[in-house]
Formats: sequence, C-alpha cells, structure tokens
Amino acid sequence: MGLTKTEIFTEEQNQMAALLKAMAHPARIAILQRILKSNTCICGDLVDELGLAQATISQHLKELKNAGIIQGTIEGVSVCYCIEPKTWKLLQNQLGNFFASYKGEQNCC
Amino acid sequence: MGLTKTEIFTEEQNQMAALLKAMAHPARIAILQRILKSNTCICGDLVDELGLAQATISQHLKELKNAGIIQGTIEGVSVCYCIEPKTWKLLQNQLGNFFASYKGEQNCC
DNA sequence: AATTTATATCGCAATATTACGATAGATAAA
DNA sequence: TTTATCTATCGTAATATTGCGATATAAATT
Repeated sequence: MGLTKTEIFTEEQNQMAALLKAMAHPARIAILQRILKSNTCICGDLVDELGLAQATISQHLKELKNAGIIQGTIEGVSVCYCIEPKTWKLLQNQLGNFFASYKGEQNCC
Repeated sequence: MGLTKTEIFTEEQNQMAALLKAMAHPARIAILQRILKSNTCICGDLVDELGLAQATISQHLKELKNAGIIQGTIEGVSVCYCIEPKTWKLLQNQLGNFFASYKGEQNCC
C-alpha cells in the first residue's frame, strides 16, 4: 500500500489535504514566510538564507508551485516567486471556516 | 536521507509544519469534520462512515492525538474523541496570522 | 564564442507514510 | 465464565518524501 485512497473522499477533502500537505514542511513554511515578509518577490536568496542545498530548495519550491500556492516568473537569469493570490485566498477561506466551525468545549471529553 | 532537518528551523516553523502534517490527509480531514459536525464526541462510528479498515482509522486517530489536535477518553467499551481546544485555538491563531500577513497582489509577478 | 550565474532535473539512499490483515486487550452482556 | 464488541498494536508490502551531489539548461556577461 502506501497509496492514499483519494477516491473515497470528497473533492474538497482531497483538495484541502493536498494544500495542507504542500505547506506541511518547515522548509516550505520558511519559504512562504520569506515571501510574505518581503513585499516583493523572492528569487534564489533562499539558498543562502535557509541551510539547505540548492537542489533541495528547488524541489520545495516546485512542490509549492505544483500545489498552486506560489507562482514563478522568469526574471532574466533568476526566477521570481510570489504568492498565487487565488489559491491563497481559497485556502484561507477553507481553513477559516474549518476552524471556526468548532463550537467550543463540549461536555463529553 | 528522507529525514527532515528540523534543527535548522525555528521552533514555530517546526511546530506549525507538524500540526499541518497531522491534518494533511483526506481521512484525517474527514475525521475532524465528523468530530466538528456532531456537537458531541465521536467514537467508532468512523469505521462505518469512512471506507477504511478499522486498523487504518485507528492509526489516523493516533496521529491526530499525537499531534495534540484531538483527545480521546475511554467511555466503556468505546473511546470518545473530541477536539483538544488548546491546540485547536493555537493552530487557528497561527494560521490566521500567517494567511493574514499576505498583503495582496504585488507588482512583480 | 566562452564564461559566469541562476535554476531545474536526475538518480540515489535513507527514512516516512499509508493501508490492512491478524491478533491482542479490555469492557460489557449473556 | 463465556461470548460479543470495540479499539489498539504488530507486522508487512507498496509507495512517498527528504536531501543532496552531479549534471543539464538557459539567460547574461565578457
């Protein structure tokens, strides 16, 4: 096995899980924080800032890009990464609703 | 390899990644949704509702419990799971701040 | 054209995850 | 006490992830 049974879940559940999974790594959190911090986009400064090899960073960026969380634009020699607004807001809403649907402490546990 | 280099990241980055990772599976999203939906706690109804084997569900519940997202209380023969309010609110805040720190579309990508 | 610079991809090794059958443990019911 | 019920754990197979060196690609500079 080792293969998630996506077919038994809803589209929404699979999508949310995929987006969370793309974010669920400290390096990718750090990359996103770095993009968010600088108002402008981020190129390969990441390799110097995080303590990971260039190949590894490139792989993490690819995962964030594949998930649709960031987008990259070629800017001469380097590539310019920034947040993909559409996905960002979608996930923000989904998570917002999800967490807000918790109605406080119950009386059973 | 295959081992995340947690030592080069901040405590906050590692914690957030760990919590997101615990949620980043459609079955675990479904479990959480089920707990959230019913105002009371949830025992083993999950095995009938989701299309996964009992051992698999138990494993997913364990992961959510280890991450501190849910808690389980033994209730006779069955076990009663519900949200762990502290972790829930922590993650809610962390994610809220994280997503809110995006300052809209920039001019470079 | 040759060189430098920035990023992507390949291939690999180590480790982690997912799923499940089989089985164990623990409480309730008969 | 025996049986039924519910959940946890073990063991295992299939697959995925993480990290990196080596190498490829592609644009800019000399």
